[in-house]
Amino acid sequence: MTKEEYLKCYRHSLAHIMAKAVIEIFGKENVQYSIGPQIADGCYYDFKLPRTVSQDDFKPIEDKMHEIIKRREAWTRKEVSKQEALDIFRDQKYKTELINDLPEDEIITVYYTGDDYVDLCRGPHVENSQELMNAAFQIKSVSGSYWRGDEKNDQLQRIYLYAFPDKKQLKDHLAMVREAMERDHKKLGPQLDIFMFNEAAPGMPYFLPRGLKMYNALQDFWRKIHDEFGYQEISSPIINNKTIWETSGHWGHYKENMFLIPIDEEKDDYYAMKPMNCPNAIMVYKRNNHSYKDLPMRISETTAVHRKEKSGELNGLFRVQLFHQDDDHTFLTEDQIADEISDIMDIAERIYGTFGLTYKAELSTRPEDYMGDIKLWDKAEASLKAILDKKYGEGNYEINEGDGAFYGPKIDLKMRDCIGREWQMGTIQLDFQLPLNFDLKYDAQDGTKKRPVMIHRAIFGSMERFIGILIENFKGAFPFWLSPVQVGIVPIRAEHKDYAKKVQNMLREAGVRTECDYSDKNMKEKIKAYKLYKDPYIIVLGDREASENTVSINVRGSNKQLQNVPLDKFIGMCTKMNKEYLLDLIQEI
RNA sequence: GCUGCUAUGGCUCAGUCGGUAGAGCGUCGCCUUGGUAAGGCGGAGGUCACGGGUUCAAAUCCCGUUAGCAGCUCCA
Repeated sequence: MTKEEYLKCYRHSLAHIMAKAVIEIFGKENVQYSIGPQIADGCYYDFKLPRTVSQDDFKPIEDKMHEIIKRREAWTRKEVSKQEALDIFRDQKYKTELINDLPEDEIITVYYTGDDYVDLCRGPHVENSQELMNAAFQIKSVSGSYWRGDEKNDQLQRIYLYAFPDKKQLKDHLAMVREAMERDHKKLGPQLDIFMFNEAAPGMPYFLPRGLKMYNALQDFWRKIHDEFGYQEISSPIINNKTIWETSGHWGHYKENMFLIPIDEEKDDYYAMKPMNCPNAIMVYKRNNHSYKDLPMRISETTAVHRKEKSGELNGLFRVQLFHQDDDHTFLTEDQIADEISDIMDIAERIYGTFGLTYKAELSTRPEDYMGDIKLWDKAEASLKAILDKKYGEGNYEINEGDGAFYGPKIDLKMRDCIGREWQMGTIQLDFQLPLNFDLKYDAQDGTKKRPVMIHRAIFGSMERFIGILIENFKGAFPFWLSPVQVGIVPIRAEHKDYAKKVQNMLREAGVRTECDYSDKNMKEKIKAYKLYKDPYIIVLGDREASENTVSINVRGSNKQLQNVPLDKFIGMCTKMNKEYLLDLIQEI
């Protein structure tokens, strides 16, 4: 057994111990236990219980688990027939349901922990509870979950357990969790005056002056790269009439998620806030005829989209009702798919690389309810595979069979941040369906009319979500080029205002974002305020600097001060970081 | 939408057994004229999220609504 397999086995076994503890505490007749898998940082178990479990229950459950482990009970694996299994679990609703779903002739395995607890399970498990003596665990939380993940089914109580092979690893993990909490963009964002929310528009972020500076810097960077790759940006209406949504299929399949605007309800006349940009990109494509020579035609836009979400689904900038995708719809011929996607991967690599984020690609293939010609699907999937094979080597990327959109296969780009968390950001989707719905055409070389293919793609995913991730990844201490305010200027005394004004103007001319505190507060207070904002550089200007035309720089993240730096040299440092999108602050002259 | 939890000055949080509110930070004023993360003194600022109910009396107890948080489900 590898180390990883052993860890899984540990955690899975602890899930059984937890179930046994819960049963002993609540009484066997009062507990319906369903499933208890191991997960990334431990395990959980779902129960139907006579009352709600609260934090006060955590300690007794943990104590009971320790007590059970100390009994050093043997674990025995038994193979039983389906009928025997049904008999063993005759009082257990969820187990019975699971067993009934198995084929008639299936050999079913059950595991006994001692002789009073049995669970339906494939295993493997420890052979004796004493193997778990050193395991470190702690109940993480309890929350609702649905039986078999379906919201129409019973709601169960899921008890999460952190579980690690020893105390040190548990402690390290808890420290990591604390670290992640400190990085929470929902806390840091408002603290740094980046964004806010208000009940007046739930799930719709207000970007504050500082936040919008960063937003614009991000968008400028994105535009520069996309311009290089031949993208053309448009801006289209954010509300459209019902007709276009009927043609696109959204009225039928996505209405629940759209904010509707009734114009004349009696005449069934509606507009809707757009949840996606595709139909409007198509309107632009259809404005005139296209030759094969025009393709690929890349129509991008980052205007606002609105999606109505169920109330509990909102989550800071990660899940909002108003957002801006860095969207593009590319119209192209089938022959162009491979090259185009390869280009998109290059763009993604450049963009993610600029933030120091690594990423991996995952391929999602034809789902059961696919639409269109299966040959086209095969071809599309083959070309996506070929691209990924070439880029990462065969077998070096994940394939999610049947996970594609109904209109085409897709590649998802997942990033990993600096504390190891994974985020799904970019997506590249091939679409054969919308060109059909909207009857798109181009003039082929042989003079016939042919149907183009569409690629939907986004690199950031949404500007809002990406900014949320950046806040957490950098803990609010952004690279210079991305910082809302790049230089905080602190004149020491009132008579230094003129020099400060001059410095601020020169920096502004050079495209550097500054703020200057001209009030007659103590300089220490001014420095403190800018440090709390995590401005990359704070420059202090007094007699010495004014007379010598220099600045003294306080560099973020260090106590180092760069004294008496010639002003033009400082401006040079700033423009270099802006121009080259440097990840790290220049710390030396 | 579901389960559980939460809502008190701009921010972070006290507020016991029901008896109509406190602190620190910030802000404002005055003093301090500063050399790299909190100088001193004083003032202002709250229908305790909103709407009902119980009670002689509600920030406090109950119900509802709204918003948020941890998950589930769904998703960029």
